Amino acid sequence: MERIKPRTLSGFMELLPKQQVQFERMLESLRRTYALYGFTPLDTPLIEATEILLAKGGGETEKQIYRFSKGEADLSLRFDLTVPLAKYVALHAGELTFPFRRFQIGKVYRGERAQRGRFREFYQADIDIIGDGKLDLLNEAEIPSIIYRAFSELGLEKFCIRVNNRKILTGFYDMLGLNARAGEIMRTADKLDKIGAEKVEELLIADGVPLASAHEILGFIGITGSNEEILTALEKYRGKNETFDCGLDELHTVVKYLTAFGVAEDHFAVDLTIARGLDYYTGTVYETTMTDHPEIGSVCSGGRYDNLAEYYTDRKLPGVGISIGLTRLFYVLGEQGYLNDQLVTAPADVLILPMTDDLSTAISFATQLRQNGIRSQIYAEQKKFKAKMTYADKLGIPYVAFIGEDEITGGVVKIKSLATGEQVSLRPTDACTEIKKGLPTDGKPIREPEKRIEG
RNA sequence: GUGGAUGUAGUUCAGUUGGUAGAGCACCGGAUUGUGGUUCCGGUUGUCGCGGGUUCGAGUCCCGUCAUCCACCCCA
Repeated sequence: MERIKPRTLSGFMELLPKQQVQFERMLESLRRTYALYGFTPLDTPLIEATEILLAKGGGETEKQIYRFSKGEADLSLRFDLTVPLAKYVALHAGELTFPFRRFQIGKVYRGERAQRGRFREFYQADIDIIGDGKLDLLNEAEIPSIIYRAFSELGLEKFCIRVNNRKILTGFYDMLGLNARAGEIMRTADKLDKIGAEKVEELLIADGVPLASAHEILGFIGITGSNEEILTALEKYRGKNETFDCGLDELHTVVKYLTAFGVAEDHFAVDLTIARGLDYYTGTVYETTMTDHPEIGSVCSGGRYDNLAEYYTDRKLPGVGISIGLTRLFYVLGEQGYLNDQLVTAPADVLILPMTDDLSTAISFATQLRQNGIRSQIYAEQKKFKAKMTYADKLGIPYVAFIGEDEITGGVVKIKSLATGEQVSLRPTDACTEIKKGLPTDGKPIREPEKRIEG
């Protein structure tokens, strides 16, 4: 028979059991954190009608979306979780209670070239708060504080949530009379860290920005320092543009509230260069990077939008949200060696090895263990003893229970701890108690504790 | 979409100016049929990505093709 060579498509992540367990732990941690802030879970279809997903039309989305037809239907895989949310909210606006706080964790698809830290299928973990007509500025500070909490709960320390305000940028470019080209200029300005000030200036001038304006722009994006220092420096532009002034006030407030929410000063930074990929945002914008791996790019970004569902409804639904690129984050953590196999718990706590043909006693014991919340499995395969022990050893199962003729006759089970090699004969009930005592408690961090950096 | 690299065992890779394939790890068996990790002994891994060309002879050189990786674009 001609065999087909098994393969996994480029840009699609497929994990082995140990890593998958770590990934699942991340998902659980995020769900817990999100729920803690009053967000309700949401799931939407992976496939939507193309007209829904491309409502906004044009650009990168159209080039990268996975699109196909089934009969007459023109269908596409979702590109992000925000557009499906917009559709959902527009469709169910009458039945939802606002402000609507939802979280959603799911896979999204982008048909672009895969590379380091960039996938074609990846998980996003989104939270959004949608208001009906209005939405208070407080939410713009709360969202990044949730990210701070979520990352901290994951055991991460070396990250920075960078904050900016779109109104400051548009206001500023308006002052220079460059608002028509603001998007393009912002993308160039965003490369400051990567290519340096001189290159940015060259690019701006090559794009036809007047020399004087280019200088102004470099002076503006070159504003650095502590959050207070940046805010103070921005004050000198006040009074020239209404939008700018509004954005500056908002940024002041967001920074103030972020501190009140308990976000450590060194984990968020006002950064006037961030703007890319955020074209539908209208106010506060966020972008989170891993301090040790800035080249991988953003692992979490989002911001404030004034009208989420404008393509689907007349109802004005402002919102603020953020999306964690979970797959990328997991990839970065793996590269940094933060995912320690030692911390992965085995799929079971006890492996039961029946030594007799009749498995009844083993089955009863397994049931008893499970009723006591002890994860167990029976290994009944006709294999050599060595192979059975090796199985437990490879999976990291901490206890093996032997049930042979002697044990059945004596009404006991023989429990062996693989870590110490000790073994004792106990009555099944006592065995449950002893095993429970020896098991580690839940809630281990994803990261090795000793690798934590003092914050 | 643009540019640059790389495809050899399950995996990571070696393979000399061209002479019909090798190592570590993994896997399987044994030392050890009711006791794993360590050790020792033995064993199997293959369309050398695919197609064509040059040559007496190609894993090696040439052309094409596909795939993967890296960078750009863009993005989580």
